[in-house]
Amino acid sequence: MNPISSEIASSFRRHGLRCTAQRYAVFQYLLKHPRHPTVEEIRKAINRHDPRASRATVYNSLHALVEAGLIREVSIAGQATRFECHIERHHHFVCDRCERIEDVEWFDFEEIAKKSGITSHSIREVVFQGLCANCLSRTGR
Amino acid sequence: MNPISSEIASSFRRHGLRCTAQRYAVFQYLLKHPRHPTVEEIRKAINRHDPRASRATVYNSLHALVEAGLIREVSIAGQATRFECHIERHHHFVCDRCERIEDVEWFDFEEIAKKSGITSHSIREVVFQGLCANCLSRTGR
DNA sequence: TTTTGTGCAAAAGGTTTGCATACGA
DNA sequence: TCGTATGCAAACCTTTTGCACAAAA
Repeated sequence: MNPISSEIASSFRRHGLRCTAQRYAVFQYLLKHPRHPTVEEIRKAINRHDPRASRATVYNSLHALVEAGLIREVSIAGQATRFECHIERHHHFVCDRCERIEDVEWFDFEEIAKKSGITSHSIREVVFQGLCANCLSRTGR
Repeated sequence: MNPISSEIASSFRRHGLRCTAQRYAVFQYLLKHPRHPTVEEIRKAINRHDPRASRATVYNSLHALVEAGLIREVSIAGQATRFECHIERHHHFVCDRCERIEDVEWFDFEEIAKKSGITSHSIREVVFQGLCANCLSRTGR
């Protein structure tokens, strides 16, 4: 395992999280792999090195990090839950075909939404579903 | 069971679907309950009367009806899959707290989306996530 | 030393699958 | 009759839970 960054360790503590090797490995993995990995992807990856982490621990770690606001959960319908360390507000796009997930720059829907029957909601995130440019060009439609 | 509507029966046939009692019951239920029921809700409801349907059959029926374009699947992250017979294009809103799902009138995002880093996607649906008016007023935030 | 996290295995949903039987056309 | 749908039970996947043990502070 890499040496523990004291920055990360103290960031953990600042958020009331003990700095365990497993938790640290999970977070490190997310820092290095910003492509919305699933829980299994994370678990397999970190278990190629020390320390190893059980499934339950990976779930625990992820939830603790989400609670602390250090990472974000990306729940996509029909897919296993994914996680990212990109915590600024943003939206997501999911391709119906290849299931690729893309980050979409934040923009405010309130005004648009109001015109369309959503009244006074506080919108946390919007998920676009459709075909990505790749799949679109590959199929014509 | 209610008498079989020959309209529905012939609509099934027009779409290449045999008109089985179970399939019919599933479809009828969706017609009468437009509030995005889950598979279990549908199954329990139709099994209060004749004909009864097994879990597998309810899934089969729903998938066949979706294939045929007679109903729509509503996949919401973190929830069991739901179905509706409202097949015109529309969006959905999901409340983070009470999990209520609301239909949102269709509107075209392409223009808005382009400005925000989505390029040339064909958008099928947009899911808004946030707090519904109810939960918003109940909590202040 | 105290508290919190970890590992394991089992359980809990939701959904799919395989196969023998029943039923619609 | 032929081909497709149904029912059942088992399998599968993701996620949660309970509990004894280990590690952080």
